[in-house]
Parts: sequence; C-alpha cells; structure tokens
Amino acid sequence: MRAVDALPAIRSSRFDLPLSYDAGSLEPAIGDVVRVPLGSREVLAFIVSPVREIAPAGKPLRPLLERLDVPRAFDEMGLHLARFVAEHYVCTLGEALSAVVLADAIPRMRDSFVRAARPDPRRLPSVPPRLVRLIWEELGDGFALEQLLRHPAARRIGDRSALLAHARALVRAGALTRERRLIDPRTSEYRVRILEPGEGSMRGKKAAALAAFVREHPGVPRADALLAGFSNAVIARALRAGTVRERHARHALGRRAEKIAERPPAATAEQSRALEWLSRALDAHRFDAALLYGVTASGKTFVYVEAIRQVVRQGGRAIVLVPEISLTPQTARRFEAAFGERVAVLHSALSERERFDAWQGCARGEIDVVVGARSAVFAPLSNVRLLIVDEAHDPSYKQEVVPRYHAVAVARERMKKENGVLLLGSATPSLESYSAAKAGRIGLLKLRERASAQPLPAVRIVDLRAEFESGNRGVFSSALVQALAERLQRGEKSLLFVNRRGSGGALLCRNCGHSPHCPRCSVALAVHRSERLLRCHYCDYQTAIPQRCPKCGSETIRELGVGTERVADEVRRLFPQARVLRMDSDTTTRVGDHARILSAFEAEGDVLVGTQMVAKGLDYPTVTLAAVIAADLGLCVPDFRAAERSFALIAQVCGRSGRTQRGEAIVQTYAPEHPAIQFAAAHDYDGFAAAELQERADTGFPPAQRLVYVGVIGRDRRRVAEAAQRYAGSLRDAAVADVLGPAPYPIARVNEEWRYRIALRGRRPAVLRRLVRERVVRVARAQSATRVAINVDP
DNA sequence: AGCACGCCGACT
DNA sequence: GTCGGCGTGCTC
Repeated sequence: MRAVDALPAIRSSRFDLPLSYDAGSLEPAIGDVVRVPLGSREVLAFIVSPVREIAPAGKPLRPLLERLDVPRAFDEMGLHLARFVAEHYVCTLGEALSAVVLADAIPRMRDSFVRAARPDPRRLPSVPPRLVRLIWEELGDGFALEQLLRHPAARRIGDRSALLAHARALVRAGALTRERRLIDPRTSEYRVRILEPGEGSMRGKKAAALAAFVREHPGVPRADALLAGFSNAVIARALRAGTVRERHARHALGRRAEKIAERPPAATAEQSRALEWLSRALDAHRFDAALLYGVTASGKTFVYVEAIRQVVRQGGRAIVLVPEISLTPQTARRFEAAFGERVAVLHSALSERERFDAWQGCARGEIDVVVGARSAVFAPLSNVRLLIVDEAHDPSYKQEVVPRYHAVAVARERMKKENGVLLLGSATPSLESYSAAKAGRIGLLKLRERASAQPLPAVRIVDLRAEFESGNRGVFSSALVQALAERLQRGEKSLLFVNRRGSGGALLCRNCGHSPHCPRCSVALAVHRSERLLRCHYCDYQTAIPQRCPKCGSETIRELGVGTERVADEVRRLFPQARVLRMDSDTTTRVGDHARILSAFEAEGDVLVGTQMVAKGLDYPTVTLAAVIAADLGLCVPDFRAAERSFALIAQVCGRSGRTQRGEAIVQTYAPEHPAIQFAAAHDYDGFAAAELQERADTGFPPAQRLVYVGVIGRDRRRVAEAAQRYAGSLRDAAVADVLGPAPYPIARVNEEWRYRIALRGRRPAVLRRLVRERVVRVARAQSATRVAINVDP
C-alpha cells in the first residue's frame, strides 16, 4: 500500500499532527494541496512526506480524496525550514508553514448553509426566533457562515460562537443543511498591470511627472509607480488622457530591459578583501558565515552586488534580506541594475497576485536573485549559494506574531542545509553576531572607511538638564537652533529624529497628577494635536482631547514630552521660511507615501522630521545635520536590549549626515553620561560592544545565556496571575533553568487582556525548549481561561 | 425520559 | 479547528 503524510491545513496551536493517508493512485508531492477526510469532516491538507510503500497493518488508512490542481504550496526547502521554525520557536508545524506559504494562493474550504424547512420556533426553543426570521427572510440560499456573522442584525443576536452554535442546532434539527465549498485562490498568473508611454498629452505637473517616469522605465508595474509616489488618482488621470497606457503582462519580470549601464566603481582595498573572503567561501561549497561590519556609507551594497555576480556567474542563486523600511526604490534599483530581469523585488506594495507571480517565477527557475523583507528568506528558489542579510541587527527581522521566528536564524539554517554562505551586513551588529565574529565562529569582514572617503560626522552631545536650568523649556537646545539656522542659510538639509509619533506623549494634570489612560490597555494615551485626538498606540482606541482634567476639573492638563508632530510645528514656528516635512506611521499610511515624502524632501525640503523610518537607508548627499531630539527615551524602556537599540539608532541617525560632504550631528539627552550615548557619539562600536557584552555576561542575558519568554494571557486578571504562578512553579520544579517571574508585562494589559510573563534563562536552548514544551505547551491545551505565548530568543 | 450545555480527547 | 461522546442538570 502506498502511504503519504498530510498535515490538515487547520490553523491551530492545538493541532500538530501529520496524518498518514492512502495515496491510492494519486502521485502527491511535497507541498501539494489535497482534500482529506478528518473525523466526520473533509478538510484541505498539505503533503509533508514522500509517498512510501508500507505493508497493510491492522487498521486501514483513509484515502486521499483529491489532489487539487494548484501550484504546490511549498517545496522541500520550505518544509525543512518550517520544521526548523516549529522546533526552534516552539510552535506547531501548521503555524510555521503559515510563514512559508502564501495564504492567498491556497484554495479554502468554506462552510455554507442551504435552507431546508423553516422550523417551528416552538420546537427549537434555544434558537432565537429573530435569527430564524433573519435567515429565512433576508439571506439567500447557500449563504456562508461569514455572511451571517457580518450581518448587523445577526451581530445583535450573539457573538461568533453563539451564532455558530445556533446554526449547528438548526442543522441538527434538519432546518439547514451544511455544505463545504472550495473557494478558488485569489491569485492567477499572467495578470500584472504594467504602464507604457502613450501618445496623448495633457497639462498637470503630477501627470507630466508620471509620463516622464514611464518613458524612463517603460513597462514599469503599476505597483512600482505607486511605490514611487504616484497616486492612483494621478495614474487614472494619465490613463484617461492617454499619456500612459496600461496593459496586462505575463508577469512583472520582463520589464527591466533598461540596462542602467552603471559602471561599477572600483572596489576599495577593504571591499576587495571582503570579496576575496566571500569568493573563497563560495568556492569551498560548504556552510560558512561572516559578519560584514561596515560603517554607514562604507559601500556594503557594492560588496553584496559583486558577490552575487560571482554566484550567478557560477550558476547559483542568491537571496538578499533587507529591513522593510529600506525597501525603497533606491536600494532595489542597485540590484535591478545589476541583474535585470532575473531579480524579483518583493516589497509591501505588491498585490497578492504580483507576489504570487514573483513566487512562481522563483519556483520555475526564472529568478536568480530575490530581494525582500523578512519572509523572503522562505522564497522557493533552488540552489541558493549566498544569503545576505542587510542591516542584520534590525529588530524587524524578528517576527512578533506566531510563528515568532528570526529571519537571521532561518537564513543560517537554510545556508547550512544548502552548503551556502551567510553574510550579515551591519554598521552596528547585534551583540550575538558580533560576539560570534569576535570568537572566530563566523568570519569578520571590516569596512572602516566611508566609500566617499568622507569622515563620519562630528557628534555633539547636548545636556538637556543644563539647557533646562538655563531657562530653555523648549524642544530644541540653543545649539540645535543655531545649527538649524546655519543649514537653512546655506541651503543644506537637516534631519530630526524623534522616537515618538503624534504631537506629544501623555496628558498630565499639573494639579492632581491624573493622566488619561486607554480603557483597554495599561498605557497612557498619546496626544495627536492635528486630529484633536488622544490615541492608544497599542489598540488605536481614540477619544477627544479633554479641555479640563476629567478627574479634578482643573484646566492645567498639559502634554508631557514631544512627538514628531510637535517637533515639526516647532521648527515651523522658529523658521517660518523653512520647508518642513514629517515622516512617521501617521503620514505614511498609504502605499507610496514613503517615497512621496522622500522625493519631496530631496527636491525642495529643508528639514525632515521623523521616527525610526528616517534613521535607516536614507542617502541624500546634502544632509549635513542630523539630530536626535531626545536620545534617552529609548533607554528608559524595560528591555534588556534598550542600550543596544539606542546605540544602533543614534549611530544610524548620525550616519545620515555628511555622506558626501562634511556634516555634523547633535544628540540631545538628559543622560549624557550613558555609555550608549557616549560610545555612539564617539563612533566607537567596539567600545560599546565590549562594555555591553560584559554587562550581559554579568546579568546572564543574551548572548551570554539564552532566553525564552512564556507569556500567560487572558481577560481575568486573577486567573491569569494564578496560571502564571502555576507554570512558574512547575518550571522551577524541573530545576534545569533559571526561572524569573512571573511579572506583569511592561504593558500589562492590551485590548482588555492581562499579560504576565515568565522568563526562562539557560545556556542550552534545547533544554529550555523541551522544558517549555513539556511543562507549558502540553498543559496549556486544557486551559481555556488563559492562553500562552511562547517567545524563543526574544 | 428527553434534551441543552460544557468539558475532553481524537482526528490517519 | 471541529466533532462527537459523555456526564450534569433542567424541564415536560
């Protein structure tokens, strides 16, 4: 008999069991989507094993019902990486696969209901007559459960589980019959919209710019035009006027015939050394890894491109991971220019269809180089010889929802499996990769010089305490005001980094000390002056800004701290003639906003005010001043990586300044003596890393030891606290790891749920994982009032 | 006795 | 995630 293992495609943290089925005459391959019986139901499942011949044993296997005619959901490497993620991050294989497969490319099974006989309400006392009336008078036959759940009248009758229970009762009574229908995936090939130059002419600045853009890049996908900052309205207008035409293309890959004949600059001595190391490692055809430690603007991308050239020349392939935020056309361009149509750039502006096409292009062998954010590490490319992680220290490589994987760890596993080379690039490496390089466990390639030979900017630390004492209550120190004035006078650009969006922080009543908090989360609400709202940055609860203190009625309720909005206003007040732009998650809600703001800044801006997103990847020659408005804010967060993150951020912000002409940086702080600030100002990563590694060794935090967080979450605070105590007690009884806590999370309540956390610490991650599996995950299945959230290597 | 509800464990 | 089995407790 021919048996094969299939994993039911059920997203559950409680179901983690590949089941064996009789393959019959089907020829299922790994990653195929099949229909299988499961108990009394039929569900979709993924094939997770090759077919094997077995002797018919006691009880017969149930059969595979059908192999669906869709492209396979993953390949052998995808399955291998999913298994790695499930094992390493303590989640189910199904959860891990959800990171590997494109959900929209998989058909779905949908429940729908067909009406049989309208029931007599007296015979079904448990079902509200209102619901029966709704179903028989308003919904059509074959209505989906989701349709019922979305109906406003139904929502008033009960919540999801109540409505589902009622529907089940009606099925049992014979009033409804239930059908399972297959919903086709939302993707299909050959359907990418691309833009080409047209004959028509029209007035309008934006439309003319679009026409020029399309002439420059004929065949550019519509998504790229959006990403480049042209809005749908502009595109629609240009199409109507005929200045551009749109057509459907097979996929977005054939377009880069444009050879940006960019002659590669000659390599610096340091770049050559790095490339030689990589060349040797690639030729060795076994796993190797290195840290490419290069200061800001030292030409890391050049090394990536040249190393990939070698790989491609030898018939291999490469993946480049970049933090989502740096996925600007600027970065992607370098790779497109070098590798043309053999590059797939996976960015957030792609539609599901385009993403699917790019994925299929990989699977069909049409792609040699993939550039993308975190999830691109799972791209179905074969023969990947080189995997590059740019800005490898960036926190966005850790996925914060299940599966909570770190792309660098997955990249490493992938290269081990494929005997390839892993290259981690950073100006401020994570302490994990830095200590690995220092200890000789991975290679260390250094780029100490900026490619332009410009020195790093001089950094001035401004003590805000002294500023306050001398009577300056404003956002800007006098040094910063003066530096800004000089830049404006000389027509140079400035960058102001603020680590908080909105106009400010919390409201605080100077009379009674009251501060309005979110009713669902335990955080203060942030002031958003321009929208005249208080907003929760965790659940987005919104309410009006009170004029008087809601508690004592005093009018002395004021903002505490500053955000991007307030800083931008302040610049405009001080320098009315300055052209000020703001960039944060409030001003970049739509696709293309990011690029629109950046190009406006490049073209005619004087001052750019922003959060994290201005710190990374920006490369504008005329920025000669970069400033951190309040450097200590990041140091106050209760996270063992607070200093590391602050150092990286300050170094990055400073690195934006003076890339091609001499620049300076200003760091405002209430804690000028803090090592993270001192070392960052001195451009001394090695000094910082040595001090911080010593600190981690003393306190037992990573990389000295490994960490697993066990979160216990639920609506009832007492039950959550009790469950957390039980888990902690049981973990301590095992006596194989340090158990810290439980303690409330730094934000103890989010969306009406309480959260307690236990930290497990030990030297051997496998021991920690086994402990969590045996004493938490297994037990958690039986608990319904609380759930657990496991975070390995947080 | 008949039936709704909640809690478990099984699902190949 | 979903189903069915089983025990409990309520109503006719």
